Amino acid sequence: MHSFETTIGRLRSEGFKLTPQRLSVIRYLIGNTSHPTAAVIYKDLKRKYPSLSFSTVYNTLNMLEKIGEVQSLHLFDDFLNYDPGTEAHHHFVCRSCNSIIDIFPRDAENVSLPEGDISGNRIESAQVVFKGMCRNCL
Amino acid sequence: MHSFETTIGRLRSEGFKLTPQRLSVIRYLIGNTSHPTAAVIYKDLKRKYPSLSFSTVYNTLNMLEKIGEVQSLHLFDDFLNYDPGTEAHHHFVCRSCNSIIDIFPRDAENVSLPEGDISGNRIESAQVVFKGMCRNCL
DNA sequence: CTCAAGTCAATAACTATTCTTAATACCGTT
DNA sequence: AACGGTATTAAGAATAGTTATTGACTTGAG
Ligand SMILES: [Mn+2]
Ligand SMILES: [Mn+2]
Ligand SMILES: [Zn+2]
Ligand SMILES: [Zn+2]
Repeated sequence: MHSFETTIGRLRSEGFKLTPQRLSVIRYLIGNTSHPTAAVIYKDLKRKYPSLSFSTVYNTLNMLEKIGEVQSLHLFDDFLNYDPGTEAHHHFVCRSCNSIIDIFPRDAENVSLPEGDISGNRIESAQVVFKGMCRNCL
Repeated sequence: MHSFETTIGRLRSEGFKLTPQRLSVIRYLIGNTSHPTAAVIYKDLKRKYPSLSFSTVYNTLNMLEKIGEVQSLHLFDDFLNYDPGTEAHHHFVCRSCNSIIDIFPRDAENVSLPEGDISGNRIESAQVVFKGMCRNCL
């Protein structure tokens, strides 16, 4: 996710209206590294915006995903986690505390992935999911 | 997934009964590289076992996953794909035809992942999901 | 054979997400 | 500042894949 100004600029240029609900979700996500679910976002924002509805949270997240400002992650069985991280990175999932930890290329020099083709298939993106025990749970 | 004999031997030793339904699911999966969904497995087996129920397919798949004979993959939004592949491998997902292609280490010499720890977190498994256009769709 | 343990099929329940609808409010225009 | 067209909202219903429940049936050890 880009800066607040850049993001709302993109919304404006794409023809989306700047509603307080959307701005609150954007503010919530910028700089957030916790990979929150829609339910968590809703619960947290509900305190400040008591009239906020679940649908609006989902609508906003889907809109942000469509314009590439967030990505949804299928790391668990029953729900999605939302990630405002724009630069390509990987994830470590702790099987004990279920926390999701960003693994950026600079911290993962041992990770090397092919680019271009693999077995004749054209690669457009690649994501690594590590699973194990996080440093806190060890 | 191991051989038919090995797999049913494991079921027996774990105390599970060998029912025709379970055996049919096992036979269906052995050697199957198509990553079928529960719905597809049900539809295909229903022809031979008209009384088969959806729950039995799910129950059997969950049992096989619990004893490590299959793994479920969360590659799409709305359903799981089941993979009888036991050895560690990766997947390529085509965004055009949605096919899931196995990427085995021997075919992916450019894929190199760390083992042991990463940023202090202990790695127990790692999976790569490539997305793009498969060789058929290109 | 007996009977407890396990399994079956049918279907109800569950839950994260999406859809529907009437009311609201953003924002370009006046 | 007020207007008005229309995108957006809130609330709740609907959806769909998966899981849980139920009561009848099957298995197999003793
Ligand atoms: Mn992330
Ligand atoms: Mn596979
Ligand atoms: Zn942990
Ligand atoms: Zn394809």
